[in-house]
Amino acid sequence: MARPREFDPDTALKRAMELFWAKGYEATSLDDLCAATGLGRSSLYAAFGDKHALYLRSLDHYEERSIARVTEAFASPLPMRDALAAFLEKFIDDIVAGPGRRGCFIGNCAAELAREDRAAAGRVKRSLARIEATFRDTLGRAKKRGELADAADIDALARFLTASVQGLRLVGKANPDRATLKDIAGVILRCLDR
Amino acid sequence: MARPREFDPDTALKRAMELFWAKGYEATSLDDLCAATGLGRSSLYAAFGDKHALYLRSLDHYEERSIARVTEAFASPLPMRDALAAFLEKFIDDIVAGPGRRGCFIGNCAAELAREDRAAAGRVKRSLARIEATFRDTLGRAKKRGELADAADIDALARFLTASVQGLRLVGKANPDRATLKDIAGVILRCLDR
DNA sequence: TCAGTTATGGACTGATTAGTACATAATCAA
DNA sequence: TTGATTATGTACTAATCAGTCCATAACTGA
Repeated sequence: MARPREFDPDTALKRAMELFWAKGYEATSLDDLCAATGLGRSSLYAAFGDKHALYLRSLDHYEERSIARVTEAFASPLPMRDALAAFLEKFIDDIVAGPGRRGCFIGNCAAELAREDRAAAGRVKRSLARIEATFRDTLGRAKKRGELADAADIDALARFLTASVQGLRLVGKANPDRATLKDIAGVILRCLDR
Repeated sequence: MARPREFDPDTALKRAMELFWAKGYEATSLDDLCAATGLGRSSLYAAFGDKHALYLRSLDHYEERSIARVTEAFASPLPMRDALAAFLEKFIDDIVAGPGRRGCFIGNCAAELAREDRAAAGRVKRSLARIEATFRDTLGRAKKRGELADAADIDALARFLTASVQGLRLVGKANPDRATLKDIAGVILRCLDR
């Protein structure tokens, strides 16, 4: 039919996401995006629309990635407490040793979206709701297996874990110190033992 | 000596802080700052230096404000658990009913400072460390009064509370729903009962 | 009243911004 | 090979950005 694309939209999106994640929306320029993706302006606009649309697609991509990771972490046959411990441990490794101080893209967006950006706010809300739902499922299954106290409030714990992960990542971004983060993770874990 | 100032630097700083807090660093323009403070560019530059210096001063101001509030909240003769409950309650009121979705300025800055901004990163680190220290003092006094288990790890709890407050505010910014936040606060509170 | 000093307001600068226009390149169907 | 179609690269635009400059205003001490 016509001239074919010379790039892979998925990898371009991935690279754009990495950049928005690392620098935030405002501080990322179109020149930055072109450099990171290797695309010219024309190709970028043709493929993704404007900067804001690309930002939203980046958030969507991050959301799927995140949900997949959380789901995978709790798919193991381990007791929930052990799975959560491993999950937090991996998290801390990532904060301490991973590419520096990016924090959580969702959290970064939440902090930045003070602007009147309904669309981005919607993504954040949806992402957090899905993470919370994943925790809730996991907690529900754990309760059925008798791993939690009968009185345990699954909804409250799911919400707590969602907030705790955000808190952990934010503190970790500011101060990526393993001992500090392990202290925090330890207290979070003990919240399940009751 | 010479022509006197026509404005109060403190209230100007306060207004600038409110703006940075609400909009973030990148999204706040000098025109915005002039409009919010009522100052002309010349006065603003003469009084505070450039935009970045004003941002740092805003962070400093917020830090003092925050420390004062936390200190005050735990200065009461109430048992620590009750003081913390009241503190979280007030917090939630502020998130739900206060001026919309600003979140925590320190947290917002932490999320935005992905850029190579050592100075801002330093403020965030210092602010969090001071909040943590305030919690630690409070927890130490509570332990001495026998309000906490002998085995309670004061350091870990202080770090946990610091992260939890950040998590609470971030989630609250994205979804200012009282029931959700009260769930989270409830679990945080129970962490002291052991 | 006047000289000295600092504050103010507005015009200006050069850089950077997101987004567009358009000529050219690369492909496929015929 | 040609015509239709889509992709690409570059040059451009208009707006906005942080920061500077300077003439003028407002004050104090003499």
